[in-house]
Amino acid sequence: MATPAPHPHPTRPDEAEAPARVTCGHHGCETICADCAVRSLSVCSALEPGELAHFARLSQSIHYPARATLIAQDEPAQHIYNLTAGVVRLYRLLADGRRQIVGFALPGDFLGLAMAKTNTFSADAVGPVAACRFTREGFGQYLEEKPHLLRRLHELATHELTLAQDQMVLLGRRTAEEKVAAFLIATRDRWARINGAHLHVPLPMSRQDIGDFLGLTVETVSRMMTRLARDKIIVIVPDGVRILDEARLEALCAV
Amino acid sequence: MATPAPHPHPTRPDEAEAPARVTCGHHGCETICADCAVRSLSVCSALEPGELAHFARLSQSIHYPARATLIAQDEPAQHIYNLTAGVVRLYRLLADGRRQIVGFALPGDFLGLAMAKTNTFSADAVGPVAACRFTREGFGQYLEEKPHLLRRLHELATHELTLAQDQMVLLGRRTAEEKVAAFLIATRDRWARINGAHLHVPLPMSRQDIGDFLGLTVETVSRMMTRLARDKIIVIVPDGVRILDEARLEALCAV
DNA sequence: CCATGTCGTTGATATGCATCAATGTGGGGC
DNA sequence: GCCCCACATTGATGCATATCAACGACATGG
Repeated sequence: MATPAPHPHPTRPDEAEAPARVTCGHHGCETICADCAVRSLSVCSALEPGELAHFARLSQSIHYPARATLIAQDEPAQHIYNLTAGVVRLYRLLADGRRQIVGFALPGDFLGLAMAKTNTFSADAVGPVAACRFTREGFGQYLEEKPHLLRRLHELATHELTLAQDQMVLLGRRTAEEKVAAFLIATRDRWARINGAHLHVPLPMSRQDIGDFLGLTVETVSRMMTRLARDKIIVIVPDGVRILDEARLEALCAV
Repeated sequence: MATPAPHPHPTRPDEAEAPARVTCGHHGCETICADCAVRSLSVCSALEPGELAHFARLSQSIHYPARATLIAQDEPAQHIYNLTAGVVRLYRLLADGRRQIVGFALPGDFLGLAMAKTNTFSADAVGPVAACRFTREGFGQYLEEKPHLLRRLHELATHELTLAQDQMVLLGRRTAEEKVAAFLIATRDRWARINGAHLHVPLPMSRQDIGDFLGLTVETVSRMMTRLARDKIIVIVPDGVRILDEARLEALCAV
């Protein structure tokens, strides 16, 4: 291996971080939570309506353009995020530029579960993204007084841990075709929680991103996708795939 | 791939679970925590001496022989464990027998962080093992009244999550040699927290286990070990390795 | 004491995926 | 409307690791 770096380390976050558009400041936006589409899926579901107002006042609703950096590995963790729209890729880089994407965050997902002082991964926007942003201290202080919020956070963390174990099985013990099939099924299921069940699976991330998530090269991802399409299991459509034969796709996952 | 099953699914846990030797029941063993070698490393470090007595009364000190099953995947989670001696392998099996070890638990490690009703992995003893065992309800009830214990649990869970991400990078983006080198360094560091720093790295698990952890075959693990030994970076000793050249071994990890 | 089984190592060969290279394709800017 | 560039696809080839096979070391039990 020792690939010629396809993923150069990004510039320092203060430069790389695109100008974020803040649509709503610390005050006067509490009501926005009331019609938040992902509230029931996110941390916020642990809070009473009364608490939610106070909680919302701790956050900023903020928008990022595609490719913006939300979190930079090894930098001090200043903010934590509750994603409300768009997709974020979480990844680690090796010194020589090899990249492993450790997860894709979808609307409702929480970034910064660890509440650690230093980020253990980088995160940037796949497309335009909206989020509720908290300062780490602000959130941390609120957390002190709300054990049920901590419980919810722990619930999310252990769920992440289970997903991480799934991913270890995938990376260590599955073939390329199984990896791609499992990725499509898992992605379908994650979107289903947000948008309801559909045969159309949105894939806003690039083939390179998918490869770096599955431990494959772009070419192999592409080949496996075309193979699935040739076998009439999926159709490749703009920005995603449509599943034609759920049963066969699930069978390929080799659970 | 589609390997002929090297890891047949184990028999039902009630059969497979070896007769556990309970050295101390629910009462009269509180003082044992006082001289527990791993207390400072484990969950228990979150508890005051006064609390510890009550906490200890919830647990049994229990011993398992090699190969005993502590946790069976997809079965109801009855117990959680605080490992005090020995090594436990945590793993998932695919239907065709492929196995991925998702972690090795060392003394001081906690099994059952998720507090979930159903186990998401299996766990069995690599060699003889000792643990403090709690019922899930008992521990869960105690947890209700002790937010700082929950905080500690969350801390451990997010630490596990970071380790899981490390492992994803390893499985997805490292070569066989880098995998083995990184495994040896990581294992050395984990033992160092328990026993202090040594150049001798105990490896009680088999080559097969190491392979199933690193996403490699036994043969490849063996070959990489001999290569490291040939290059005078390590010496293979009974039940482990001795590191001769820490600098070169660390360099091979390709952080 | 030897028979037996498990584990680790080593060698020969096969293969799945990476690598290298070329071509197609769609979107954004001017 | 057209150029440009990033992205996706496809094909040819190579290599890292899996697979298949054999053997030695060691422990266990009759």
